[in-house]
Amino acid sequence: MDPVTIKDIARALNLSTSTVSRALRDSYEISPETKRLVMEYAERLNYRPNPIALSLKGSSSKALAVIVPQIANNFFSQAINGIEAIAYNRGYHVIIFQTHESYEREVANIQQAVARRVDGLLLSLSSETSDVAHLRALQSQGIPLVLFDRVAPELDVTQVVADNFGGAYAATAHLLQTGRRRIAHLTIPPYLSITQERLAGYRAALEQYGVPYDENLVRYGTFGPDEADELVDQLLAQEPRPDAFFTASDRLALGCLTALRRRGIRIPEDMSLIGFTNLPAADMLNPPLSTISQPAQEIGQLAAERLIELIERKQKASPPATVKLPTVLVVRESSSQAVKASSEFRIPL
Amino acid sequence: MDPVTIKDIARALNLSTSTVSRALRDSYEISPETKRLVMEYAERLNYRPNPIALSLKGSSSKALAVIVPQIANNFFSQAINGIEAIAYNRGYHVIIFQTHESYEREVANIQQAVARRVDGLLLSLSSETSDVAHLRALQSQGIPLVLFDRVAPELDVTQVVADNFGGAYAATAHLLQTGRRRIAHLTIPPYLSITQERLAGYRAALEQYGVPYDENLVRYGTFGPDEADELVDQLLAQEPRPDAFFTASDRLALGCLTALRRRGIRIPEDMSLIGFTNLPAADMLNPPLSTISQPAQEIGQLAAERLIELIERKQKASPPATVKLPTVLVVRESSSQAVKASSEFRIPL
DNA sequence: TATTTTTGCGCAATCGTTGCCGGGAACGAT
DNA sequence: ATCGTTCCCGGCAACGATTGCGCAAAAATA
Repeated sequence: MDPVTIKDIARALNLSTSTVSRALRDSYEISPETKRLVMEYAERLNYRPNPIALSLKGSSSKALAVIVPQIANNFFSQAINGIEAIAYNRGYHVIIFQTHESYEREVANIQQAVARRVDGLLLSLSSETSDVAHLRALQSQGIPLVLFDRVAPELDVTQVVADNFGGAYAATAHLLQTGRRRIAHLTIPPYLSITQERLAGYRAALEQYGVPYDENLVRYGTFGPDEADELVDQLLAQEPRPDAFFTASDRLALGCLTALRRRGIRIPEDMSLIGFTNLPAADMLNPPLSTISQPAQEIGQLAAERLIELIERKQKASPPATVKLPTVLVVRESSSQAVKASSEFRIPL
Repeated sequence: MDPVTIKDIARALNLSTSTVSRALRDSYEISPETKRLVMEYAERLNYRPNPIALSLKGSSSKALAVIVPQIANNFFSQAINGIEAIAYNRGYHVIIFQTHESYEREVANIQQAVARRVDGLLLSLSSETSDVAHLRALQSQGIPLVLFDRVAPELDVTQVVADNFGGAYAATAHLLQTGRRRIAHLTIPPYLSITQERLAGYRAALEQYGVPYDENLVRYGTFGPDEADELVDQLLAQEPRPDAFFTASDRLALGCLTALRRRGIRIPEDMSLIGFTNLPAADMLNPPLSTISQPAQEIGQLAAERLIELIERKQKASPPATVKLPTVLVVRESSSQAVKASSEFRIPL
């Protein structure tokens, strides 16, 4: 049975489509009697307005676009989870796009989203993206946009991020406090806002503790698999050898752990290790992995809330601002001096 | 800049919209000269046909719905990754819905997907779903549907699954071969096809090895957090105590590992453990976790390919069939008798 | 009773695109 | 000169729903 349209109802009740439309929207210029008739009939036939026709008409599509580099990534899937939760009970649907870290696909995805008349976009930049002209274009078209996680501070747009600086500072300070001095930083592509903030936090902590910054201890990875191995080799070749690793992603933390163990380097005795990761398995790893954990789901929720506010209050919404959510330093064995049983300290920043 | 429409072009070139439409579609009844004019102008203005208008017109929406219980789940996010890859280079977009394991939301999501005129659906059943009338309704409406992972064998629909029976059989047989006899099975909700198949594989292996099936050793969990603890307690209370655990999901495997270690039970000395999981961190756990691994991404790809074939070849596509992809037994320390260094055996089934 | 107001509803345009039909011009054939 | 073709193109309708305008009948007022 094809979906029921307003015409079917009109025909059946011997009314015009306009009357039916107005009756369903409870317009004052339709008699109570007619309204009752229409509504009951619509109910019986399980009438649902065709969202496509509504979108065409130009009102709203009740759809949000979410554009992320990768779905199969703990951080993003948790963030999407948060987004979907908010969107759903506000009556919006979520169309998901992946950029696969490609600038071109980011642009193409945005075009598609606009063509599909989404009411707004939630975007986390690809690691290739350095030029944000395509985002300015969105702004000038008046299309609601919220950036999250990987943002573009130079844009006057609502942005929702974790406290990357604070997290990196805390991680580095923690390593310094436990006596490490040669701290390597294995990080992600340099264009990204989160990369820069984490690097800044790392440097700030070094400076605070009077340890000189050595750019040879910083290595940029991509998001490809199995690249950690080579980077770890490069870092281990440094003189003097690093006594700690601070990595900036799930994948790198895991790759690093594997690489270090494969080389017979004991953690934490020979090398401290701390990640910036949301791995749910972090405390079951060998050794349990210290991390900076991010409120991924909350970031998604907040971003979605802001976006919907932007959409529904159009002009009178709160002005663009950057919301920064706290990160949490979770100390486990991989960065302990003394090997503890299975205790764990959570230190809010 | 509002998006360019066919009308804009028609006005500018002093043509009718129909002519422009036909020129763009390279119709034979338009003169080469006019075509050139229109196409060049369209190119300059970066004209893109409005997909919403096209959907309304009734042809196709070039959108697929993917309905899964949870996005923030390794298996599903990998599967979605596979789906998106195929969809993208066939020109389709993916709209994602989560059921959160709720039958009601599954039904609602399907309705929404249909209302949005998706060209087809990819569905993995919620754990609450026992009645599949809503899927039969889809069939009778002639809407292309492919089930994956959590399927409904009683339906005459294309289905793509992993070899759950084989995987469970291999896991159980492996435990039996390493001398275990009291094998507990910690599994997921009973309605699911995958639950039943895994249980069947488990029983078949027991039978093969002459070990009697004890239903007290089987416990059903949900997908909630932290439930493993209680289930583990129940199982440990059995007499005689189990000497191995076979779990049916990522979350349960991790929860089980945590619970067992918290109780000071040594793995694998006191207890063997093997999961049915796609955790990328499995071999970095303490101890490295034996698992049955599933080709999640490939399942997604195949399902998407089948669906698109169904959509585009409508009648003349290959008839509904169930595609079963092999699972792989990955033996690591958590199920070894002798503690090995860090070697790993991959045993294809 | 005549006039104004209110009530209730239909017509038609609109969104962007395509399918169907029809029509004018140019051409060759008779 | 007339007719039939072919070639190009425009007009209209339709997809499903909303909405401004207008119109008729009923109700209220003079």
